[in-house]
Amino acid sequence: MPTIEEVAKAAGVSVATVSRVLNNGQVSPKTRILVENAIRELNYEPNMLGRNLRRSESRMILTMIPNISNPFYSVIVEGIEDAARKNGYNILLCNTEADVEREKIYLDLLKQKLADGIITMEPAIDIDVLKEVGKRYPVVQCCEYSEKINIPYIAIDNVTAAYKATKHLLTIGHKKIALINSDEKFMYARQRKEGYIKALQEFDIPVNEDWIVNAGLSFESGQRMMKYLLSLKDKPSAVFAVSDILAIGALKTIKDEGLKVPQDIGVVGFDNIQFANMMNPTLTTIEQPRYQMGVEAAEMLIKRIKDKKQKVENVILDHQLIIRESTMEY
Amino acid sequence: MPTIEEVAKAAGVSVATVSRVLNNGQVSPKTRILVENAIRELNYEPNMLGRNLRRSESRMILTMIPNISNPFYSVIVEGIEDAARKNGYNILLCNTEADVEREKIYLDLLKQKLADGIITMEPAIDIDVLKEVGKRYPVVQCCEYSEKINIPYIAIDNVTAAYKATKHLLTIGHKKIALINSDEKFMYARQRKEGYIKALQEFDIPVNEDWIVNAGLSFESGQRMMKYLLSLKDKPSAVFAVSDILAIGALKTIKDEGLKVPQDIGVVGFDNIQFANMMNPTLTTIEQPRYQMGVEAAEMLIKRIKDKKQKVENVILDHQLIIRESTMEY
DNA sequence: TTGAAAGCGCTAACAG
DNA sequence: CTGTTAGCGCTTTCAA
Repeated sequence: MPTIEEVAKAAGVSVATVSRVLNNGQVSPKTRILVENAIRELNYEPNMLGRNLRRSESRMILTMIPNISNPFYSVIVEGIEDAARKNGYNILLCNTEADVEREKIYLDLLKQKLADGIITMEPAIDIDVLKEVGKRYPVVQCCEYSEKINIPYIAIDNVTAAYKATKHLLTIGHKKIALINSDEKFMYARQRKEGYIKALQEFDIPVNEDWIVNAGLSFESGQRMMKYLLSLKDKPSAVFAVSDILAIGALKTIKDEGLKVPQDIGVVGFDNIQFANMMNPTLTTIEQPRYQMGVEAAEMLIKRIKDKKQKVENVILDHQLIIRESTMEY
Repeated sequence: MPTIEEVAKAAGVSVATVSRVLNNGQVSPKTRILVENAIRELNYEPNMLGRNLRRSESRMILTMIPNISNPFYSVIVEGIEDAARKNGYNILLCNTEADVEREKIYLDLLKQKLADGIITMEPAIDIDVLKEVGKRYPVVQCCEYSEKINIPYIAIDNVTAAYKATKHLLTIGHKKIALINSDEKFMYARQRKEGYIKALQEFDIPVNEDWIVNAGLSFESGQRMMKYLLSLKDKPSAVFAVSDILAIGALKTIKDEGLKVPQDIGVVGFDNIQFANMMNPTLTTIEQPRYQMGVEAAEMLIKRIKDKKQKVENVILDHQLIIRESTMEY
């Protein structure tokens, strides 16, 4: 691999001039052509290791994904990657498995200068630690966020989204609606519960605590919670699950117990993952603009990397209720 | 951020000694403690930009994933990441979307020294180009591969796997078995077709070309192909699809047309993605040891990075037929 | 418009 | 066992 010096020699100029050509600096047209020819002939590509050290940047964005196998996140990552790449950044993939220790190791990459900033999706780490990291390095929260730590976020209005989902069930006649929520340590879980309650209240339906359950994030959790709900004496006639995966678990249990969706039980999910539309019946859900969220997160982070003193401005993107077979009027 | 020099000063030693401590070189216990204390007090972390330039390595593995939203790949990537991280490498995520231009940009990262090697999953690029890349840089093929280019690969025995899947259908009594294959430009597609034919021949069943269709890789392709198969005068009684996503598409069409699985039509997929077990009915499929494939690919690549003259040795991992509801005896 | 030269932070050869 | 020093490839003053 040729270095900048060899290019300079071949073109009969100094390395400074080659560098200027590389970075669109002030160079006379004639010299520029000379240098460009040399670059082409030697098939030269700048060594980023040298550039990065000199500039003291890595042009890497650390993307902390709780679980890369969760199809909810993959589309966000696509958006992040496309936006990053467009701005000359690469993505460092960090699958956290919601493990605090792993996250800590990843955060060290910032100190080691291997990443210029981070996008978090669902930090497992202590919120105060994250706050400290946010003071020293560019950080953006994507989807799940905390408002108290002065780190900008991209999200949707979870309260309204959950409100719409629940209201949809109410509108088609359901009065007994269960909520399969995830852990309420998550902001989004608290917000979605709030929206759910808001809708019930609007329809003068009392909240039945038996019908509000907290699950993990897995398919199996969804199954388990649904099994519990169906074991109740007073069974719900519909379920709103805060993720499609949970809803798909619920769907499976309902069918396994010989009941029919939507005739016996209506089901609404959340996220609109690809599989929501592959199920039988297809799943009514809330569409989150995941690709766009990724794009905005990356762009916001890059802005912050370039100008550390950027003011924190959060972004709330639109969501959408998508009605499918699992809540066809009954 | 303190540099190695500041640590040296604080510890009262030279930078070389600090470097030795950092890299487990020869240092007297006393000095080592001195240095370690200084490191701790200053909260020092080595700047990898400096180290990487000096060593002329990036400790990054470029992972070219055709489609990050395809759950088949995500588990492989988990394996790659874990194994890489264990060896001090990070993963550069590159979503190719099966786009040749994107792949080319990613390959440039090697020249730019931003990655030390590549793992390809399903290269869209011209095989000769890949061969050239393989001559100059460490490359490992994972899953889909070409044998002619002298680049090592990790894969399963696709012929035998497809043979087993088909034989299973034959064993439970099916005689009219369709094959929903993907594009035969892929080695694995040709191999799986071979296994399918081999099983039929073993049971003295003639191959019916009408029942062999080539689809894309999407759910929609699966639906479309199944629709075609059901439109035939002489319909198959079972389908072997070369991916779970295709099989899930087929499942959906079959149900939409009012038929039942497995009673009317048996379905076998391939890959054992998480969702195969969430469907209704659950999907019989071939399990590929995806995590392990990722681990082996990463380890093999790292070996090649460390010793460029490593001899090419391919790895074939075990697969397994997993029988579920979609082929319960009928 | 161009070149000379310093230096980013680190490692490793060499000398002691 | 430890220190001195060159230099990885690049960018960026500064001076011409």
